[in-house]
Amino acid sequence: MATPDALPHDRLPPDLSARKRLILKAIVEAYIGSATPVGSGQVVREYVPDVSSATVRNEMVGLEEAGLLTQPHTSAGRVPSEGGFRYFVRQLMEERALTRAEQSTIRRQLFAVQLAREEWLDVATTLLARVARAAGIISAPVAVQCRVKHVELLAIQERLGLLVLVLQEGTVKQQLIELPEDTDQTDLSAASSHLNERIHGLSRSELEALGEPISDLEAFIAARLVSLMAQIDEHQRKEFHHTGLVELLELPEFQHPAQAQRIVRLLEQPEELFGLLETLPWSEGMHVLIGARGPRTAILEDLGLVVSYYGVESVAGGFVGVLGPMRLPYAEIVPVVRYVSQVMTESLDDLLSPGAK
Amino acid sequence: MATPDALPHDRLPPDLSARKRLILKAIVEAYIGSATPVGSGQVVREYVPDVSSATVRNEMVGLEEAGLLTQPHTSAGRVPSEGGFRYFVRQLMEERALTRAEQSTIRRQLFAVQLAREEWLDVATTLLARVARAAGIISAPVAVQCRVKHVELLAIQERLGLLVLVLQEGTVKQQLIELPEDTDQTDLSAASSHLNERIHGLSRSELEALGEPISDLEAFIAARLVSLMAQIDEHQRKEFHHTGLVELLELPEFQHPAQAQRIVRLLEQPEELFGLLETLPWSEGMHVLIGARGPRTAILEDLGLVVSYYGVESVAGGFVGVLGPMRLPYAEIVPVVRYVSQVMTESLDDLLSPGAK
DNA sequence: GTTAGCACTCTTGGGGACAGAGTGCTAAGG
DNA sequence: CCTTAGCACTCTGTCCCCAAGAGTGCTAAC
Repeated sequence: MATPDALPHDRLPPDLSARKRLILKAIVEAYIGSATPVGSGQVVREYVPDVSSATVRNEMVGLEEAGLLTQPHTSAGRVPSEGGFRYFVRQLMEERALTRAEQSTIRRQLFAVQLAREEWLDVATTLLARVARAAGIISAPVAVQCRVKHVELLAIQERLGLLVLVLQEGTVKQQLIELPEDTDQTDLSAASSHLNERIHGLSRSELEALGEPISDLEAFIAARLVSLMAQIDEHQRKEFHHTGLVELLELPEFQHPAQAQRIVRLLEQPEELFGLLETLPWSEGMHVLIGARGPRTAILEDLGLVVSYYGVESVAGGFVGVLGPMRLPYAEIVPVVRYVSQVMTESLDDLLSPGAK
Repeated sequence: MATPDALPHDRLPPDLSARKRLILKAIVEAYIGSATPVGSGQVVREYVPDVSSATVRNEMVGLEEAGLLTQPHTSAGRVPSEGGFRYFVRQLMEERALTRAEQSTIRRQLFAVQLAREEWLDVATTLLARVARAAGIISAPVAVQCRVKHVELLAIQERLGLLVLVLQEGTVKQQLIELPEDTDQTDLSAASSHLNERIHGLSRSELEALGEPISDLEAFIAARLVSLMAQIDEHQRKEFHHTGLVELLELPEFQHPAQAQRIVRLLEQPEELFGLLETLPWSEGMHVLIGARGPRTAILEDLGLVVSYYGVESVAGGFVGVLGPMRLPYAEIVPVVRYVSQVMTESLDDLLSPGAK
């Protein structure tokens, strides 16, 4: 279900006559295609041939009063306002259903079993960027509570070891650690195999509370594990991928350097975006955010964002979607984001499910 | 040693009088600072107060004839040409030596032992971007011949396993694999521990040529390992990080959208850059490439690139450096790139050295 | 060889004219 | 009462001109 905005007390969408709706839809679609103000003439020519341009103009006055259209200046065509886009997404847009072929392409790409996690994320953003002529964005699946699956210890040099930690969501992380003196591979193997028996499935806090570790070495390793898990937490929470920046910068709305800088900053330094995404209610699944609306969405001024949560709430998940100019082809994008997030959820589910062993 | 360009038969730098050199140096430095054409008045005021502007103008005519300066139009100041920058880097620039404090900061950051490889790379680019007011770039350390250090196998679900491969350079890579029927963790553990004994230190081709594997499962796993190593090869060869794009886009030379797009494409789709870097003779260490010069460097038109190889040639290494407008602060950058690459080499060396097991 | 002086060139920014696009209004028509 | 043809109006974008400013190249004097 697409909820156009997350803020409470959305002004109720004004009631519009069928013809006003038709004209608004035409203007939004034309503008999405061209990024150019749409005049009454164009609407008649391309969308509503059975009325005159004067009639369209009269209707447009009404739409402008309702706050759905704007005029850049007295004598340019109309441009949909933020409100106009929101109305379009909520009431007018006809989502283009994915064909079987498209579904199976997406499914095949995301289920390719040999993908490393990072590539999996990039496949998703690339898919999205392609349909959206905008940037595909994704955050890494963050486990709410990450749990140990397996630990491995390797001696690399005297006093230098490599700690490899596999988490249940499939994340693997390695870290070099300094070892106590006189530790060799045999000690490490013994310690890790003994530890593995006891820590399988534990979360970080459970690991911290772990009772009687047998040897000093094991205690030492457990401590390093805790810190590594904290680090993974920290790192994953920040992991973010995007694709399609180059294509984005070719769009007319980003020809002005200030706008280009703004979107590049948003993608390359995504902390602000994260701040916004974290406030969205996950339960609703899809979100379509259009333009700035209140201080939190200020960063989205003139931009459009279609995102969905993927994964299993309160277990592990992240966000996937599209960021671009306000005039995104929402009717194309919304179904794709929805489907991609759904397939990613399935895929993640498979990995996390207690299934067999 | 900074070799300004890799192409053979560099035109010999013209012999210049001491005063011409002084004036050229002044113009290049002023231009690096301001991105604005430098007039004779400014040179006198800020750099060579003991001659008149007319004298400077006379000298500038000579420098222009030598191909070291350009005039954007009859009545603007002079701008260094590509050749002027190259001459500056090779003959005039005084490298700013790093202070002890700077050295130890760099060293500390790059030697922080708990860094994952990816973070290690990002630390380097961030360091460089900061001094260079340009983009820090780096390619992942690619092992010429990557060798197995350790293999781990985990049962995730029925028929689904996780293969974790640790390479000698410290790379860790995981892959989901489909398992033959009726394989459980016990089988996997047995197979991996047996395999580990036999494949430690082997390269991909040696692994392929591996003789008599005992069980079918082991043969199957070995095959997956070979394909995973091929994939790592492929992936690492393409891994590329950069930092500082936002700051780059604020510079005056990238205010024109076409220029901005060009540099973004270069950084976000670095295949072309890789193509260029691969042709550089590694043995020379540092390279300073300025502007387009022949078809291969066409992508560098109006740009400056300072790169160094890091790592151990014919074992494992990559490139690290700075990409930005032609007017880079070379005197600052060159020593930093050199030092960073040196420290990274040391760090990689530590990891690869047979040291003490 | 150096420099003061000066005419010259070229860019930049402001102001006015003009064509083009699209509107808003009015009045006529269904 | 809704629709539409007609038309005046407004605003943008472009071109051109002009003046100011910056920096040069040249010449002649030191």
